[in-house]
Amino acid sequence: MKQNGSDNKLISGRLETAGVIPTAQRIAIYRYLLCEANHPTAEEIKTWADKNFPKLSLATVYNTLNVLIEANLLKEVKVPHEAKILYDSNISYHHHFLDEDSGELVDIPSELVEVTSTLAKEFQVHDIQVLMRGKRQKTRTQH
Amino acid sequence: MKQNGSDNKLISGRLETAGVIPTAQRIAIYRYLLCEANHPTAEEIKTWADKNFPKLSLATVYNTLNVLIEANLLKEVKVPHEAKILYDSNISYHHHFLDEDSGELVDIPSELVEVTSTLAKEFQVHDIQVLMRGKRQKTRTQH
DNA sequence: TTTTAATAATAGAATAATTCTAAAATTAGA
DNA sequence: TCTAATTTTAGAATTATTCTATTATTAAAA
Repeated sequence: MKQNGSDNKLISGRLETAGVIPTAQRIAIYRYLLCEANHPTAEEIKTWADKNFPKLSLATVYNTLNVLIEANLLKEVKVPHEAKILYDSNISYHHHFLDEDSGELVDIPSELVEVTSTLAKEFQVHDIQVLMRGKRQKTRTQH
Repeated sequence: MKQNGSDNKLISGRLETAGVIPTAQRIAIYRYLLCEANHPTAEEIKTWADKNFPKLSLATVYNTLNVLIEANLLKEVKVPHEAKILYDSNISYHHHFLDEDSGELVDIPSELVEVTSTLAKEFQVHDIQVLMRGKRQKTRTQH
C-alpha cells in the first residue's frame, strides 16, 4: 500500500473531521502512520521523511505526532526497556503482542483477548490495555 | 512500616540469595522499595535518600535499580505520557490500575483479573501485563 | 592481621529523546 | 491583496538516564 496520492483526500478528510488543519506535512506523516508503518518511533518517521518528504524537520515530526494524539487519531505506546515512544495509528480498542526476539509490536484484535476483572467498585475502569510478551514461532514450511 | 533495622537481615538475605552483594546503599534502597515506596521514580528514591541516607549519589540509585532488575528483584513499569520510569518491587504476577487523577499506580492481584486469549499458536506468550486506567471513586463517608 | 584483587560508590560529564524558542513560511478569511 | 492566525523550521534547551574515571569498600588470600 504505497502512497499513490489517491487517498490524500481521505486522509485529509479524516484530519479535518478531527479538527486538525491538513497541511502537506501532516497528511504525509499521517498516511505513513496509517498505511506504511507499524508502530514506528519518531526517528523512523524522520528517516522515512528524509527519503519521501525532504525538508520535513524533526520538530515537525514531533509536533505532528502530538497534534494527532491531541486529536485522538494516534496513541502512544511505551514498552519496557525501550527508550523510544512507539506510535499506534490504530485507535480502536485492541491489544498488543511484543515479540521478544525482533522487538516488533503486533496488534491483537480485542476479540482474541477476553479480560474479566472483579475490582472493587471504587475502581472505575475507562480503558484496559493488555501487553503480551513472548516469542513468535517460525511457521513451518509446507512440503 | 518505617525502617527500624530489624528487617535488615531479611533484606540483606534476599539480596544475597539473588546473587547481589548487600551493601549499605543497596539494602537501604531495596528496603525503601519494599516497605515504604509505591512505584517510585528514580528521582523519588533520590529525594528519600537525601533525607535518610546522606551522600548516596544519583548514580548509585540508578546502578542499584539496574542491579536489582538484573537480579529479578525489581521490574520497570512504563506508563503512557509519563516520562519517568516507575519501579515495582512486587515481582509476583500481578496487574496495575493507573489513577488518572492522581497518577498513582495501584497493584491489582492477578486473581482479580482473568485474561483469556485465543491467539494463533504461532504466538508463544510468556508474560501478560494488564494496565487498567480510570478514576478512583472517593469512598463515601459513613453517617 | 596485612595484602591483594575484585567490586561498588561517587561526581560530574556525556548521551539521547523530546520539547521549547523565536523567526520565517504558509494558510485562511476579510 | 492585507491581515491575523497557524504551522514549519533550525537549533538551543531540557531532562532522564547512562557512562567514565577515580576513590572507597569489601572479600579473600597469605
